[in-house]
Amino acid sequence: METITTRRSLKEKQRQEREGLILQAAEEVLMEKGYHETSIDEIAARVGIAKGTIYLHFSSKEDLIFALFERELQKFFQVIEKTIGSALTPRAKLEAILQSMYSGIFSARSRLLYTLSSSEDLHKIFLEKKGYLYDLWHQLSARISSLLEEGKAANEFDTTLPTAVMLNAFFSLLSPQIYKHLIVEEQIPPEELVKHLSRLYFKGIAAT
Amino acid sequence: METITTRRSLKEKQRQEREGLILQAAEEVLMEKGYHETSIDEIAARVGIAKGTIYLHFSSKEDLIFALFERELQKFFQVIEKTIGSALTPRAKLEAILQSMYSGIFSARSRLLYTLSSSEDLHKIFLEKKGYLYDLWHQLSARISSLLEEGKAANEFDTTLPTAVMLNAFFSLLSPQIYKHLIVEEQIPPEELVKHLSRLYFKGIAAT
Amino acid sequence: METITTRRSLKEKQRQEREGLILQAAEEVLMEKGYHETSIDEIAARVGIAKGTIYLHFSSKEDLIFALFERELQKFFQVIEKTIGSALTPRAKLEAILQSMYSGIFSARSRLLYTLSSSEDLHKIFLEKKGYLYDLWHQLSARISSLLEEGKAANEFDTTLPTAVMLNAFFSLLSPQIYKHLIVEEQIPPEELVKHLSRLYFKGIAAT
Amino acid sequence: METITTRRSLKEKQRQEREGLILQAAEEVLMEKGYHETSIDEIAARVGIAKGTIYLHFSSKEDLIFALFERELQKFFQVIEKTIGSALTPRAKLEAILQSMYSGIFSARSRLLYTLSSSEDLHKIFLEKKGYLYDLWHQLSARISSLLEEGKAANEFDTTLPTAVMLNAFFSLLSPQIYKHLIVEEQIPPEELVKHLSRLYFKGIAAT
DNA sequence: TATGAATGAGCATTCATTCAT
DNA sequence: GATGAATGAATGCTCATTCAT
Repeated sequence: METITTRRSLKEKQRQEREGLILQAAEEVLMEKGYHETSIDEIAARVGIAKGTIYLHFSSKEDLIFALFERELQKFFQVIEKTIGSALTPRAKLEAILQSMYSGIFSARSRLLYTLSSSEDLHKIFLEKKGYLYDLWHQLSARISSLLEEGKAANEFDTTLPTAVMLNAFFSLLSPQIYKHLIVEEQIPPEELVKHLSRLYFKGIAAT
Repeated sequence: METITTRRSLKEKQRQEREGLILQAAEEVLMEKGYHETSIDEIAARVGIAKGTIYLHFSSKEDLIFALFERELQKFFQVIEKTIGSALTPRAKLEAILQSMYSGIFSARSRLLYTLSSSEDLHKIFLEKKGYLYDLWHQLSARISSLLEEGKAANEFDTTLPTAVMLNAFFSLLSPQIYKHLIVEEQIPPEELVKHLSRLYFKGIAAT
Repeated sequence: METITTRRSLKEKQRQEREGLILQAAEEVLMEKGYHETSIDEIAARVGIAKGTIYLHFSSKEDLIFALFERELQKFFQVIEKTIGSALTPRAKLEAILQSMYSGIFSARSRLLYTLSSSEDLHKIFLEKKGYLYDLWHQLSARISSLLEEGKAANEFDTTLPTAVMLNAFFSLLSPQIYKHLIVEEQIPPEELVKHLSRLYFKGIAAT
Repeated sequence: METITTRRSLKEKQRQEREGLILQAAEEVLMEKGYHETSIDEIAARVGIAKGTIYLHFSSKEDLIFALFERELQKFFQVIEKTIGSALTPRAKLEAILQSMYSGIFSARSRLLYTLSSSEDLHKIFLEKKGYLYDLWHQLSARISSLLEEGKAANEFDTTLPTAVMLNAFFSLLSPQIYKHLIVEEQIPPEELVKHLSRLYFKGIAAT
């Protein structure tokens, strides 16, 4: 017998799927063209649905983009959580995080985070309006900071360097705008690049 | 006696001044809002002139923005040239460059370079249409690369690290999107920040 | 029963109707003000729709105007084709064509053709970009030329007059810029005017 | 001795000369580009004077264009007056007028009259605001009409054809939009063209 | 629920005209 | 008088958002 509940959950499932497709398409367009060149029209066309339908899932273009942002942040967060739970040294954990950011399709996705955060206008909105995302970002930063602090405590990392600086330097290494060029034009494999950056960074923050 | 020459140069001077004001305002708006949210109307309003006047100085919005870009790149270039001419070690030269990028109002300006380069669409135009700017950027990169190579030759820097990676890491340290936060919210003085980043970077690329 | 097909064709019909209204309004404004003084805003206002809606039907102002042009040319073409198919002498056919150009509302419309073709800049675009329209015009000219040649062959028309000159003189008789005045101000009925012009022209090109 | 009067008349002469240059340049640009594409800037540039100077001679763009129109109309008028004064038959006079319209640089100039009159917006202004020009045009038409009437009286021309129609047909033969093509593309010499048109027209209006 | 036609605010750009020098 | 920098109204076009079907 088909209950209202199952019918509902079926619908809900379809809804989720469609939302996923929209986010997927949005991500593609966003990475190809940047925020302003991304049009709702094109996203809808790629999904194969009508423009209006997108507004049944997201109340505005901004909202859609932030949902994307959120999704990526959460994936990032999961990676971090999982890594933190492992039995590695702080440095090894950070190295693992760095690696997972550059590996596989995730590399492309981490670029998304930068595409978004580097757009001045989006950044503002991010700070002002979207408390939840801001919190998520802070928690994420806090996790990395904790690892850095642990490393310092274990005398693995340079205690004279402020953790905040170390944290930001860690993120700057992920800046895809800068390294994309190396991978695309100079044909350096991502794994090799991350190895070098890792080496540079950890030597840079190592205790003397 | 007022000669035609002096009158002309006066006019020319006034013209330069006004152009400076336009660039100034454009820079402000651009940094506040990003390329797409920057409107010619707003720039004109901030300068206190009519929209049309801007077009007496720059043939299009794109042109105006690129003039801004060019100005900053050239300042950067001058700093580098001057530093290279000094009698310092490669490392000291690079440190000096890093410092000057972060000091004074220049810090704010270097942010501009990133605002521009991080906008996907501007970046495309930058690559495709503006050969001159592209060349300038390449020359600039070449200067830094040379210093890194010298350092390697002098056994100061890690020869196992590709110069291209070192170069990009150097630029990523200048990424203002990331460090702005530290300076603005966490109140870290730029000089101190650059000291830390310098330390991290040069330890990171040092020969073992 | 309401099928998808009927719903679609209903929509399509509405679309056609609206497109017709836009063309109608565009024609009015164009004839009142000429190409450059015609603004999309005004056309939209006359139809009572928003500016953007016009762009759902025509991709640019130029496009809209050419659609107008095309519509008129095709009507003209149909008149010619129909007339050619009849069992009349070449001269009678040409007279019929002339008459239909001046009769009814068509008179006003043929003026449109001249409004368009007499605008230097539109004319250029017409020649350069719109191959299809150009072809249509050429076919049209070819039809008239054939009739003139037939008339010459039948010794009805003056063989010493180049067909090209006869063709152009034929068109110049349709020039509404010139004859509008006669109809409007001097109150000469179009039918009478065309009778006179016909008489003048065919006597002028008659074989001696 | 240099009197105020001579100085003044010298200035006045220079003024007239300059005005002539402006009109000359305006004519060129107008014929190349049409009314709307003609900019005060370009006219000034061609004359080699400043934009503002044009406004010392003509109070608006419209005014300048009408001065041009007036100049051409007056030249046309002179040709007609001169021809009328000669000892020819009405038909010969009209033929002479037609010929002079097509010959020499005047051919190009008569095109100007059409460029102007065929622009709907200019035409309106012509009718509404510029009484003087309108009068000039009427006088001109009256002269031609008189010749046609004379021809009718002498039983040279078809008396069943209204003079107004004959007049307009006469003007339509001058339509340069239509015949330009024949001269430019089909390489028919103007003199030959006018011979054919003359033949067609006068046979067309001849008494039977 | 899904659609996509309609909307209209927003923006870059042009150019006739003015006016301080 | 002559200049040309400055003006700002006007316009074509885009695209996020809404809403009737």
